[in-house]
Amino acid sequence: MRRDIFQAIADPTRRAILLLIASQAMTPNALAEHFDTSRQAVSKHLRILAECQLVKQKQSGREIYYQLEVSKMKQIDLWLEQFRKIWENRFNELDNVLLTLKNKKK
Amino acid sequence: MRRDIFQAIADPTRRAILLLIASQAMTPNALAEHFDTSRQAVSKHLRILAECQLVKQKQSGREIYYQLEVSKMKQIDLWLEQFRKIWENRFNELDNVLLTLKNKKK
DNA sequence: TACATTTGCAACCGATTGGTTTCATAATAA
DNA sequence: TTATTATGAAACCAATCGGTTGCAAATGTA
Repeated sequence: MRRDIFQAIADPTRRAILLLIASQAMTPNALAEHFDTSRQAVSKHLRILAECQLVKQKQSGREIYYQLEVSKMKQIDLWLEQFRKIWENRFNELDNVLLTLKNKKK
Repeated sequence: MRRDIFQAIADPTRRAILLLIASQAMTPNALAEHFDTSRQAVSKHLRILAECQLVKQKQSGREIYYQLEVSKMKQIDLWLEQFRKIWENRFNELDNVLLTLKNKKK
């Protein structure tokens, strides 16, 4: 299976599921009502999301509530952070160039 | 084809490419040296990244330099922003509950 | 107990994915 | 000119994806 968060959020249905359960936990049945696909298809998506720990399950009788795992979502943010750092450095280098030019003027 | 950024960053090779060209533009040949796959495979990845405008090309003679399109990367950040807002609201609601409890004490 | 509900799993299927090899084109070098 | 280099496109292939249907297990209700 070998799934990771980036593969998990690649599918639009899974992104929609994450958004739905972000504000409150939901059951697979309740989630399936929001999509054109079958309940089983939604169940499969939930399995993938659970595999990479983007969601956690809470059993309540025969119902299972799926909830967003916020900490895992932040892992995507962490990946983006790499790029932010590079952009900042790029701007810093630009600053240095500008400073050098400024000093040469004197 | 119908590709979007989330599908684009789902592949680990493509994420590595983005990271490599984040600091400086690179040619397909130079990029391919960093991977175990063929140059053509890297070329295919670049095509996908270009299709969803995550990279832009700069021709220089017979070489083509691929460069990261920063603005497009921020679109991923924008998607994450939705979740940040929901989390903030959740905390605000918790604040309200705590405030209500506090006021009831008086 | 008998029945309905909620859920996950397995088997299957067509479409897509990421890789390969081969070929064509354009720019540079000899 | 001729050869070399850099690149993209096309054809093909095994593996994976996202969907379906059917079934089994567990819980709740009559």
